[in-house]
Order: sequence, then C-alpha cells, then structure tokens
Amino acid sequence: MAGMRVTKPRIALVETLMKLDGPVSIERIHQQVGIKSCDLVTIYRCLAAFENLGLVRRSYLHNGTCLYEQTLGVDRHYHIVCKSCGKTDKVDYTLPDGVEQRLQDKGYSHLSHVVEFFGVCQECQQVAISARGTSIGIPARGTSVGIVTEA
Amino acid sequence: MAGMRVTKPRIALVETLMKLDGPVSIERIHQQVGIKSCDLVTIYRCLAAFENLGLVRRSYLHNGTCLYEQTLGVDRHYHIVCKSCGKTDKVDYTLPDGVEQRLQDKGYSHLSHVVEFFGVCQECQQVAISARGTSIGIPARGTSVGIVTEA
DNA sequence: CAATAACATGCAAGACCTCGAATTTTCCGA
DNA sequence: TCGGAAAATTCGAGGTCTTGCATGTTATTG
Repeated sequence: MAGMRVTKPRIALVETLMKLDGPVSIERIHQQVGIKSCDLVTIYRCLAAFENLGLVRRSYLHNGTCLYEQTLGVDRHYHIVCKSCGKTDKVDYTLPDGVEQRLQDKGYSHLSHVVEFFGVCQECQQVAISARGTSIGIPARGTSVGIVTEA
Repeated sequence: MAGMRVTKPRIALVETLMKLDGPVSIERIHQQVGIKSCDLVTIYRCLAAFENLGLVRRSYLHNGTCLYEQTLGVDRHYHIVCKSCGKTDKVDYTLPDGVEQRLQDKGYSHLSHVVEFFGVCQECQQVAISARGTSIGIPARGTSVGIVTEA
C-alpha cells in the first residue's frame, strides 16, 4: 500500500471513478458515490490524495471549477473544454521537451503544469444562433445551481 | 475610447497597473489603488473588462487564485509560479503553431488557452530544508489571510 | 484479543470569485 | 449649463473549494 488506508468512502470513490470515464465534476462524483455514503469534503480530500499518488488527474472548466479523471492505463493528454456547456474533448498536443528541463536547471523543483484549451463547441454555437441576443452562457464559479450537466 | 467610460476607479486602477509590473494579486491591486477609493468588486469587474479589451492578462497561482498583469508593449509570455511563495518568473515557452488551428477546424470558436507552470523556487527549497518537518507552505484558496506577499 | 497510535471523516467557518438589483456617475445634445 | 439615457459602482447573497478541530476508524503492538 501507499500509506493510505482502505476505507468505505475510498472504495466507493474508486469504483465510481472506474465506472465514469473522462473528466467529471466533483458534484457529479459525489452524487454517483451516493450523497449519503460520504461527505463532499471527503471526496475533495480523497481526490487530492489520489492526485498526489498520480491515480487521478485534474482539469478545469473555463470558470475555474475542477474536473477529475482517472488515469490508470491512460496516456497523458490534454483537453479542450467548451466554455458554454462544459463538454470536454481530447486535444492533439504535447508539451515541448526542453521546457521543464530548463526550469529544473534554473533551480525549480516539484514541477507541474496546467495546459487547458477553451472554446465554444459547434453545438453551442448553433444554440447561440437560434437564440440571438442571449449571450453565450459561460457559467461562473459563484453561480450555477450545483451540477453542470456533463456529456 | 472603446465603449467604456472614464471613471475615477478606472483611472486609479490604470495608474496602479502601470506602476506595478509583473503579475499581482487582486487584493494587492485593491490595496494599492486604495481600499477607500473603490470596492473590491469594482476591481474584479474592471479587470475583467480590461481583459476583454486585451489590456491586461490573467495568470493563476497554484491554488487557483488570479494574478493580473498589464500588457501594453509587452510580448506574450508565460509564467512559472512558485507553489510556496507565489513568486512569478517568465518561461521560455511558446504554444505550438498548429494547435489552435486544428481546434478551429474541428468547429470550436472563441478559442483561448491557459498554460501555467508550477514549482518550488530555490529560496523556498532552502527555507524548507532549514525548517525540517514543516511541509512546504502551499497556500490554498480557502485560506490565507488576504495577501500573499508577492515579490 | 485489547489498547494505542495514526490516519480519515464530518462539521463549521472562511477565502475567493461571481452575479442581480438598486443607486450613483458619466457623457451627450439641446 | 442642464437633463436624461446609458453605463459603472456598490451592496448583498450565493457557489466552489480549502482548512482546523473534534470525533470515529483502521492498523499495529504487546
């Protein structure tokens, strides 16, 4: 083991993460795990722990809210996220080779990075056209009633 | 003008942004502008407006909090941010050419992206060594009493 | 198997960021 | 110079995410 204990919430969380694939919101995970079975804070903490172990990767919506994704047997990839509906898609991108090496040479340790692309997907553009006048519905962190319906 | 009005808060804000260089926190800007001269929310909204006009660029600390930076006569660049003290530095990196084009071809519009590097700077590593046992002090969004002392 | 140390969880509180509605300020033409 | 429309600002409230502390569980030692 990796210095972590096997607890009921943790088991349920892992099972859920395996079932879902692609980045999902914490709220979604919480619902899937079962609101009763554990507190939202526990999900946050467990995911943070899993992230340290590299079992899980974090990405972001345009508004800064997080999505998590299980990473076992999946190669490293990046996402484009729709600013409007939150849908995510893989992007053909890889970090240039020398960058992190140069930073290390400069004396930085514990390196990590965030690369995230944002845009408005085709479907949302069409919706925006048919509903002229309404601005594109970019959600915001201080807003939205809980769940951003992914997928 | 650019469809925007010249108001007292806006003037003070621009002056402050010119004085400061490099990414700074909103709290810092607010203090510099003068807590009395305008509300924190106004700073948020003005910076958002300035960002739309391209006068200002936004970057992020490891914990997700924002830093703003004036961009007049400055070329586009990216940052490495210390996870511990929040200090920022320029990084020798540019986004590969084809990426956004490919996304556009896929039907995405209103493209933007975030690229951010994180690490622990040399000074903070030494502090961590001299203070064994204490973990590296990565601040967090729900924490910190207002100001992360930049620079 | 019992006792203990270490880790995990839940709750409450706080930080950051955003929006909506009401008020104030700016800008324009007469 | 004055009056009114449009835009900015303020205030209050709500949403996401993180922490501290008290409590509950898990694993380990004797």
